[in-house]
Amino acid sequence: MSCESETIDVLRESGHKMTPQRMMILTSLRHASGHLSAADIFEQVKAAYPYVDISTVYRTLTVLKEMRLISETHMGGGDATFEWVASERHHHLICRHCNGVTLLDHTYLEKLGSQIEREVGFHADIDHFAIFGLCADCKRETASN
Amino acid sequence: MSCESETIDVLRESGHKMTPQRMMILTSLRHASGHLSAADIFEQVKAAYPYVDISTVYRTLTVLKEMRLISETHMGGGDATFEWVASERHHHLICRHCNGVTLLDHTYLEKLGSQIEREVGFHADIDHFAIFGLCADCKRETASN
DNA sequence: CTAGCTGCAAAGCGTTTGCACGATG
DNA sequence: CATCGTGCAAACGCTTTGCAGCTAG
Repeated sequence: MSCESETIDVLRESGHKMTPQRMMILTSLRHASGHLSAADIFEQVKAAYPYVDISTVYRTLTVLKEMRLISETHMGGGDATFEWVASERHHHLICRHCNGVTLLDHTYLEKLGSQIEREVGFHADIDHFAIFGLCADCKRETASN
Repeated sequence: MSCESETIDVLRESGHKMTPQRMMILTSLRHASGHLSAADIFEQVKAAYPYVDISTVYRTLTVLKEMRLISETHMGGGDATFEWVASERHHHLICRHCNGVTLLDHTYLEKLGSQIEREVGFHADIDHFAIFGLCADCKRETASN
């Protein structure tokens, strides 16, 4: 219950108020296994706090994003997904055939990030990436056609 | 005018009909310097063919996407962008501060793609990537604060 | 001729915003 | 008690869809 206290302090110090709704949204993001859409968060929060509004979720997400506590990713399917940044860095391999999501270790992208920074001077936010393609299973299946 | 003939054949052979609207959309994508939104294409086509509808643009883009003649990218700002796949492969570095777009050579990503394929078995569609971060200029500016 | 494409209009979806009330610090 | 956050509802922008008529092959 108090494992968010650090985050709360960060928010308070930057002049933000702490409300039950924000607590719930924070908890939802912290304890999520991975990427959540605004609607996912909304559902989770609503379960414990039925009167929340989806706009509150979006507004809170905007604040957290500005503070870089969470990251936003567009997984192709229209709606954006959000994820706690402090969590283990990893990336998503999304199969365009079966829509399955596999995790990719951060080490793969780490090199790329530093290489781009060194050679192009651009500092890439490689918090996490969504890479589309064909997973091993679907690749096999497609090849056999 | 006939530099699209190859593409037209591809479409025809897959059972699609060729209409003036599609021609215009194709031409727009072929001759574009880079990524275009559906609205961009709509504007361009409308200039020569005032009665086109935005839904026709979307429907044509869907067809072209299915045939993998074009690729779709979500550049963060809500609307999707499309690009001719056969063009020189490259990627976009998008600055989150000044919104500037820099091109990144494909070689940077090539290695990554083959590495993922080799080690994870996932075939990444690295047609082109949108990488967010801070460009050299804005990085300098931010650092001096 | 007939499958497929078009324009139109309307709906759908995720997201944002204006406003008055309520809660926080 | 001033400020900021909230819920509600309505608007928004991009994208999709149903439909009747038209057109390419």
